[in-house]
Amino acid sequence: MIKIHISTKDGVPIFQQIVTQIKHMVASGRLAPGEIVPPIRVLAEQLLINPNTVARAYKELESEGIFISRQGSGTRVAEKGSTLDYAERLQVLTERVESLLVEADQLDFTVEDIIELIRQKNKLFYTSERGKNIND
Amino acid sequence: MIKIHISTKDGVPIFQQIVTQIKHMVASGRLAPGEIVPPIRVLAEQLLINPNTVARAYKELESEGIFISRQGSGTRVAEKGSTLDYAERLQVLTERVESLLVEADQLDFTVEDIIELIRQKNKLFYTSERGKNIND
DNA sequence: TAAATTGTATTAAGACAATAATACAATTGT
DNA sequence: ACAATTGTATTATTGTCTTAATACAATTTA
Repeated sequence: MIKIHISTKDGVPIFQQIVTQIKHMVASGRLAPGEIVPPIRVLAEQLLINPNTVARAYKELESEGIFISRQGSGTRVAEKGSTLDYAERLQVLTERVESLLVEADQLDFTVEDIIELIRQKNKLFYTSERGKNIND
Repeated sequence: MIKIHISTKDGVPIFQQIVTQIKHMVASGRLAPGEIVPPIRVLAEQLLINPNTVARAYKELESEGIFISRQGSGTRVAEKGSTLDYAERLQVLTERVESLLVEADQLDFTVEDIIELIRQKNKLFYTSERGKNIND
């Protein structure tokens, strides 16, 4: 069962949260190419949201080449998978890093504080949590 | 000059982004109690957004007791503004870092990639701090 | 005192998100 | 063949966010 966490607190549109989290699962291999994903109505029921909202997310994912949908048959992860090239992936990461730097500065932490924290977390990440579900 | 980073990509309402980042600056002491903050119209011009949007953020912050606004006089950080202690600030930063690590992993970047990127951005960050405003 | 500054308030419009209720099309399973 | 499943599409409604354009009130400044 696909685990998607919907947050209604941060103002991010629900369909966008679904798209982003599905992308991550595909990128990390948690959703393999060819693998079938839950029907729109099923996922909607699971997430307690309207089927139209899930449909919108699936439609977006298909338009990006990540999903392949067929009426009656269902929706699967495309064989080609995520089509992000290096520059695009770097762009995403860069934006995340910029946001982190601003926020850390606002919280009065230095860059070295951040880096130390990253190394700490990374140690834990690789020694105990690698391969497990870390989306919570 | 207050540094606020507005993202128009992730769907988070602009007024909410302002509220969150101001809160962090107050929590860390980067915005001190009694300190005056930019007039609504000035911040709006700086962020290239509508004054009403800034007004909404300020209104929200005042309703939470973080700001104190007076017509004609301006808006200041409340004397007994909510301040997070070190553990709480670290907790916020830790969550951000964890999110970044997960996302970077999904995007197939290593920790060293992240750190290198941080050092790059940090260099730009401080050089632009001295000179003029380089807003992405 | 008069002008400028600053916060407050209102109304309107457009765009978007989400829900709701259907209907239809293609495929699958019996 | 038939029913169930599944994706697709449409229309309507409600609510929120943002911009826009004003107007007004309180304070500061010249």
